[in-house]
Amino acid sequence: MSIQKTEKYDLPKAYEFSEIEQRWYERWLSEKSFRARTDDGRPSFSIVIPPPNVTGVLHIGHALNNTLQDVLVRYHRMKGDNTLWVPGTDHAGIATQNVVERQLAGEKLSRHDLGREAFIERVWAWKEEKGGTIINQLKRLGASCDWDRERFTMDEGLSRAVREVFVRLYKEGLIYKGDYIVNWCPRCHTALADDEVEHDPTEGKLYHIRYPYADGSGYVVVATTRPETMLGDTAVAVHPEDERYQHLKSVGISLPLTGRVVPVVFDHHVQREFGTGALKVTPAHDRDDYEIGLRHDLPRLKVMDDLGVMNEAAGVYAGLDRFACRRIVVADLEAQGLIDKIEDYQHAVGKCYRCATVVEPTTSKQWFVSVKPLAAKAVAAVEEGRIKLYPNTWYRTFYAWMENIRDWCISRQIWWGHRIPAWTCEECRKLIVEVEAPDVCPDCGSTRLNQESDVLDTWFSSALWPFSTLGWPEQTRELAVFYPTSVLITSFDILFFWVARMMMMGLHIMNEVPFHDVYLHALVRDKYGKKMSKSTGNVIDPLVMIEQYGTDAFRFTLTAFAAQGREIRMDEERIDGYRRFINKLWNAARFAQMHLKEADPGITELAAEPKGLSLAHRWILSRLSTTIAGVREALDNYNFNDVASISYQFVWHEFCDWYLEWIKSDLFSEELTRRDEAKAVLLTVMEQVLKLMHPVIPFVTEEIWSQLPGRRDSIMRASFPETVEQWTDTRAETTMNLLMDVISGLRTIRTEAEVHPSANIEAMLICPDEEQRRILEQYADGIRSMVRAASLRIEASGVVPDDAGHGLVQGVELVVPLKGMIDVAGELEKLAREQVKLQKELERVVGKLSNAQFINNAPEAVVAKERDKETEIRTRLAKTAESMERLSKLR
RNA sequence: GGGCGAAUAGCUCAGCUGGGAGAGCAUCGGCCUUACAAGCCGAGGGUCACAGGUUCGAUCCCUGUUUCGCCCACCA
Repeated sequence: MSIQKTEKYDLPKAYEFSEIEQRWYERWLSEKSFRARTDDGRPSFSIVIPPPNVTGVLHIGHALNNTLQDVLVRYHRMKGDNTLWVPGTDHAGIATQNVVERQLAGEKLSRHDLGREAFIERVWAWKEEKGGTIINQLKRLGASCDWDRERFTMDEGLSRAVREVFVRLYKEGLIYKGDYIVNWCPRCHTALADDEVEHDPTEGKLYHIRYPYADGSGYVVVATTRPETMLGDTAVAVHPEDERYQHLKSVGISLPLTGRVVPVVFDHHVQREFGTGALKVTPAHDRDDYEIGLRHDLPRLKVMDDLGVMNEAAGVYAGLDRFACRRIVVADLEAQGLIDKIEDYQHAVGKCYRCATVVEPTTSKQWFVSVKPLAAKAVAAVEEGRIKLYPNTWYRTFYAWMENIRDWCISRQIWWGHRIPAWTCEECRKLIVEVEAPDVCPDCGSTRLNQESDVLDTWFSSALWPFSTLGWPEQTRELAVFYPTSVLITSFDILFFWVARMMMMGLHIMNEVPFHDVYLHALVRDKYGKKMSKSTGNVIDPLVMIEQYGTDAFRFTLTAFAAQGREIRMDEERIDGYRRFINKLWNAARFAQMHLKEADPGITELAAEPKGLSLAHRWILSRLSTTIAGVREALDNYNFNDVASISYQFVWHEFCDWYLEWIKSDLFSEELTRRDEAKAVLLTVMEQVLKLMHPVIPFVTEEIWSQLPGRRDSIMRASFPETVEQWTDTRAETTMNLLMDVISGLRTIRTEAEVHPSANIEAMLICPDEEQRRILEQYADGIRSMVRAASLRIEASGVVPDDAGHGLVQGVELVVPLKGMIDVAGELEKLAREQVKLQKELERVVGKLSNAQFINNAPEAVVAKERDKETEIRTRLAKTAESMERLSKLR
């Protein structure tokens, strides 16, 4: 490869992405190209970003999520819609608090050393300093968010929205404070929602303990995995129809270690088959026991405090950590001979999704949202099609989940977050719930008011995101233009955490859906289908990929992988493959640029009405039109992978492989009109392709676009391609298909006979069909140059010489005389295989055609197709036999 | 236990409402042919998991089985 060649062109030989990406992104920013438009009369298109945690760093899931959003946003912006993409971050209560607490721990401090206010200041300081990481990383990805509208869930405006909603729901009776059993994380000091608890299968023990009857007449064996909770037992439960225990009706149980006497209750919840069929009941420390306790009016005895340490109610065990207590309780029971047996036991243990500490179910006062009435509105909106889910496999899951929904515990015992806007009057105990802090108690006038110390679940503010980011509760122009948003793009794992709650809040507060469509994309896994995790070491870091392969290649890969499935197996090799594609496009542009440099951009008008143009031009324009239609349809239906594959196929295998090769002779021609026509169509196709692909690969398309002839504004402001009716030309496509088949067929003959690629051949085409013959004659020069043929004879009939390479496409016989170059044995073998295949196929077709049922029931067109097939197979069989006969003579 | 999803070429995956199996990568052969060797031209490779059923016709619809994955609930 020579350096001299390169000098002829203005573009470097290989696409160098890093400088180009940086340069263009800065320019887009400085030109405010991402700014939302609110022109009257245009359709609007809006997306709110799923706000990443402010503590977050860009992982591959974000990369996928935001690439898909950017693809849609850029598409709609080019279509001329009023397009808005709102960026922002989530304050991520526990996660952020943990980060800062870790920082403090490094200074040997806890948050309690600082106190609440100082700690929160410290978190804000951290946010100002480090919180922007993921935003900058999104910029590397090319995200075209309207950055001037960046929001944070703890911003003043959004916090106001949170309080407004809280107060409204409270006053409507949809928020209440209640005693409830919650999942308590003793490390994070907070209650966790059910879906914040992860259940890992864990090896544990199942302890079978003897509970003596109060009258000393015997004992019943109960089984538990958490023996320390027995200190809080307030009953033993058995199934009402369990014959084994009918006699217990009048017997009390003397609880070991404490000597308390507890009753036996009869409850259908108890599984007779499990263990002994007797269940110890600890209403204060077990979800199911809590329910049993309610049904039988049992006392709730809390034996642990918020740190997981046994409290005074645990008597002599007070002050022990729950796990230490477990060991000692077991030892004590053993000493008294009350352990029946201890088994190894695998069970699911609930763990905190943030810190993996074993969760302790416990009772406490918490705030709740009554979600049933809200859920009903969401379900109705989905049922009525006001919100559509893509892929549609999610409907069932959605409905099932919404039916079983339980009240939402929204209070969290941490400091970082929206503090609950409720105050208790120290004098008269009145609970005051207001948007702004009250000065005095409205009932007694006392100024001794204490605000709730709990903050709200982070998802509470996220649920308001689609309207809080647009300025609610103010009635802003943004709300008027952009709410409801067009589509929400997110990962399916937060369908219920977040998506469903946005539906509820949007419908209830705004009286309108928050978005029309929900596109749920897959989870990205490694190439073996494993979850990516730091500990497994299989993480693919988007920023590393961007540096290695370029943002465009990376984005194209994510788009290509985004089929409507549930998982994506990311393989780095694919990224490299698409990097080559970007390079291919780049080189096609170099080639175009070499010819178009001096061209007047106005020449594209020649392509507007292609009737008079030569075949290849009409063909590529027709294919382009189909491609545009395909890409638009795919984009409109969120079939992102189709967007990628349709454009890939067109650019590489039609535009580059065939069109560019075919028009070289035109571009180098002495005839001015031939040259101009070629330039006109070449430029047209280049422009359309760049615009078509810009949403997916913004950088390379902008760079090439800027190099094309003429003074050019950013491609971002160019209009998205539309199909052009005049371009559709099925005749040109059929004709071109014939030529391509003939050319490929002749090339195959060359290759199989091992003719050197630079050697010329003589070729003959036997073509009985007059129309086809006319076409072949017309384009004989093109065929000759594409297959390196010194001569090309086209005949209506003829005899195939014995020592000729032979092929058959679309009824045309391809003949290449090859003296002594044919691998006779090899060819014969191949033909024999072919023959077997054809015969099998023929049998099938004939069988079908002789079936009266088929003839009568199948559509006309299908039957006709089968008939054609039969004729074709018979011809091919005959030609195969002829070829075999010919070759046999050469042996 | 309940629900959902997947099973198609060596690998990663497409295949819309049933009518002759596709792509990319990998493999094999040949080429520095004037945009691209990060390339070009060719080739091989699949009982569409298995068993039934519906149908003139099933990769596609139905039933069951197997394997894998996920979600929900957790029998203490």
